[in-house]
Amino acid sequence: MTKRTSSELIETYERSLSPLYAQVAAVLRQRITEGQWRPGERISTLEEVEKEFGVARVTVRQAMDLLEKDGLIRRYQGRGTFVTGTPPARHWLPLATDWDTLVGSIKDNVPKQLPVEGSPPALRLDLAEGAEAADYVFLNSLQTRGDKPYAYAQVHLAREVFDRSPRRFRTQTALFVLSTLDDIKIKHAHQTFVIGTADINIAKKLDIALNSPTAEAHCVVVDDSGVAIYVADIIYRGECVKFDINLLNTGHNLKP
Amino acid sequence: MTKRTSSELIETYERSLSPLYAQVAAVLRQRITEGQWRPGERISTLEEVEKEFGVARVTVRQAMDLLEKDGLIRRYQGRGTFVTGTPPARHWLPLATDWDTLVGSIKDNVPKQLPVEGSPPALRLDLAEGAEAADYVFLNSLQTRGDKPYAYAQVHLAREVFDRSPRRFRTQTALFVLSTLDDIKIKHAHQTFVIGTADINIAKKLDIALNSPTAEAHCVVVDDSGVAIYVADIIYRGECVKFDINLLNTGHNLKP
DNA sequence: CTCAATTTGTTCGTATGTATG
DNA sequence: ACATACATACGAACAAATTGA
Repeated sequence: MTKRTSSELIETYERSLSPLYAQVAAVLRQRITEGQWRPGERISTLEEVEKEFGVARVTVRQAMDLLEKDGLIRRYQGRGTFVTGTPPARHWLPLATDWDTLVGSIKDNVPKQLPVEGSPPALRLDLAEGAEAADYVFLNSLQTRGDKPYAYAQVHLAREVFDRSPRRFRTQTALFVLSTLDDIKIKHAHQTFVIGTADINIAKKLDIALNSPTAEAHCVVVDDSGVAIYVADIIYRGECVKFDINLLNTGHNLKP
Repeated sequence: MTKRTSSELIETYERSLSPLYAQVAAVLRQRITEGQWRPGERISTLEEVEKEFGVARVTVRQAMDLLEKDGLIRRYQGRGTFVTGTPPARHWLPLATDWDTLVGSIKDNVPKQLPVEGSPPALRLDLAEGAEAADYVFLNSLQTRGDKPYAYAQVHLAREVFDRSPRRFRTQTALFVLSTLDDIKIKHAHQTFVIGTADINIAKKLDIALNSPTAEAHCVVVDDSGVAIYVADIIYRGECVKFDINLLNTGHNLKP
C-alpha cells in the first residue's frame, strides 16, 4: 500500500494481502504459461505494463525480477524483455475413481513411514458409513515420487486387520496390502475430496508454501460385517493432482 | 520480512510472498473454521502464539486484528481472546461424476450470462478427445447460489448446435439444454478437474481473494460423428466443492 | 556516422507497511 | 508506546544500450 492511483489491482490488493509486485508477476507469468506470450517473443515494455496496471516503474521491475529468477524471461537493455522458456509443464498425478485403478496405482508405492508424534488424531468417522472397530492402529506416512513428497497420509487401520501382517502394513501402502488379504470381504469403499490449504504442519511435510492449495481425501473401507476397517485422511499437494472422470458409460446415450 | 530469528514460519514464509501477520491469521482462522477452537472458547494467549510461531507480539496482534475485523474473535483486556462468530459453515456443492447426476444437478440453475469482453479465448481441445467443429459460439456465464457466485463458466458450443435453440442456450445451462435436444447423440462426455488459484480476473468474478484455491473443470462432449460439440472451462470457488466417489460398485468384491 | 527514438537500468527522495525487541 | 530496520510503493530524473532513419 501507500500512495495509490486508481488501478485494477488495487481493489483486489486489499483483500489478498500480498505485495503488488507479486500480483503483477502472477499476471505476467500467466500470460506466458497460457501462451499469450510465446518463447522468443518480446513482451510489453515497462512503460506499457506501468500504464496497464497503474503501478510504478520500479514495481514492474520487481515483478520481472521474480520471473527472471524463474528463468521465464530475459531482459536486454535497449532492446526489450523476451520470453526465454515456459515454466515446466505440470505433470499430474491422476487420482483414481474406482477401486481397481486405485489399487493398481498404489501397488508399487513405497510410503515413508513417519513416527507418530504425540497422540494420534481422533478417528473421523461418520457412523452412517460404517461401525467403529474395537481398536485401531494409527499409521502415518509420506508418499513420495522421486524424492519429492506429494501426499501425507494418516491412516486408522482396524487392529485385527493390522495384526494379520504387521510388517507389510508398515512397509507398503495399507490399502494395497488390504486388497491382497484374501479373507477380507469389502462391502463399501468410499472416498471424498475437498480442497483445502496447507497449515504449517502440512506445508513442512509436503515442502510447499503455507496456505497453498491442497486436495484432502477422506477414504473409508467397510467390511462385510459393516465395520470400518480402514479410515484414512490423505492430503495431496494441490498442484499435482488431477481427476479424470468419464461421465458416460460406453455406448450410453442421452435418451435411455 | 526484516530482522528474523529462527521460526517455524520463516522457512515457508519466503516462498509465499505475503506478510507474516497474514499467514499467522490464516492459520488461526483455519483452527476456528475447522472447529479446533469452538465458539465461546478462549484461544491461545498472545504469548503462546508468539512462541509457537516464533514471531513478535505485535505481529500476532496484527493477525488477530484481521480476525476481529471478520467477526471471528473478540478480545477482552485481562481475560483473553474468545471465538465469537460461528464460522459460516462450509456448505458443499457436490460435484457430479456421472452424466445423469450432472444434468439433474444443473437442471434448475439460472446462469447469469456475461458479455464477452474482447475476443474469446482460444479453444482448448485435445484432438484425441474429439474433432473440432466448423465454428463455435462462445458463452460466458456466472453460476450463483443465492446471490453468491460459485463458478465461472466459459463455454464453446458448436454453432450448429447453438442455432437450434439460441434463446434457451442463452438463458439456461448449456449442458442441460444439450441433454434435452432429442436428435443429438452423445458418444463421449468427459471431465477433468485440477486445483488452481484465482487470478485477478477470477478473483473479481467469484468475489474471492487473489490466489485463493479454485477447482478448474475442463469438460468435453463429443457427438456420434466424433465432433466436440461442447467444450467448457469452469472455475469453481475451491471452498465449496466436494467430490464424492464410490470406489466399489454394489456387490463388487475385491476378488473378481 | 550521427541523431533521435526506444527501451531497460539505476538512483534519489519520500511515504507507508511490516517486523523486531 | 518507542526506537530501529528493512520491505514495499510512488514519482521523477538520468544513464546506458540498441535500433533504425
